[in-house]
Amino acid sequence: MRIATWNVNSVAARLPRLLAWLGSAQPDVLCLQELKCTTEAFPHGEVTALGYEVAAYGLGRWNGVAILSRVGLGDVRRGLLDEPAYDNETEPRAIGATCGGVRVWSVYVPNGRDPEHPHYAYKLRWLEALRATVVAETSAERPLAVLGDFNIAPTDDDVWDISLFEGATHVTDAERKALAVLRDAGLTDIVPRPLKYDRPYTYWDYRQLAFPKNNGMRIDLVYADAAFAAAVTDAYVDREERKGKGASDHAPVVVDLSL
DNA sequence: ATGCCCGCTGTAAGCGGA
Repeated sequence: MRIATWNVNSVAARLPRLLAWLGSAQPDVLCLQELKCTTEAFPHGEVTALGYEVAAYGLGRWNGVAILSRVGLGDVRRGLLDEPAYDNETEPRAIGATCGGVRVWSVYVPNGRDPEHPHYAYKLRWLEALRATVVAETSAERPLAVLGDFNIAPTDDDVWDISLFEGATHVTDAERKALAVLRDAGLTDIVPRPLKYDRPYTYWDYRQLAFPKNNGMRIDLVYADAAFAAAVTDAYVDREERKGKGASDHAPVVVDLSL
């Protein structure tokens, strides 16, 4: 089984590339983030025509997550247990489903904006709700993984130059501690292979030639329970998808499993 | 060549992204 995650930065803007990538990469399950559309506006017809079932969760301009599967899609859950709100709104940032016997969560962790900003405290509260949801869903019955844009670089090696990140989100101790607490719930960071250079970055800013200079970050993560991790045979970042006109600023992370 | 920001929208000298 092949399971992938991709922050597409608008599914409407990315639709031609999404459909082409489904055809070439042939994932069985694909977790999407940053749909930037409502649940109803998701391009169901185009995706189902390729043999995928769809569970989407979006409210419009910001955020939005989905799971696509061609190996069955059931027990869909939208949102986390006791998910915190921001500005009195619960944002569409998490969706879970069981696909081919595997429990899969597609998540878009809040950005945080600045360590002093209320969005940062929201990010930490949100990560705690994710941990509680994972604990509640952990089961010996089926493998489980949380895939998506975590907006956290787990180590200093996961950004191109840590000296540029002083006082910035994505690298703070509190965010990394939240990831460590998530791992303590029984999850392992499945680190993918880079297809070029030495570090498996998954995001490169659109500006300042970040991609050709390889000024990247590894912030799209696959957090797997023991059964899922034991079945992993390969994992890589498909940096080819970051090239060219009409690319997302994130590349897909692809995981192959002996399931 | 991987190439100098993108996508959405209250169409803005706007916002969020990371």
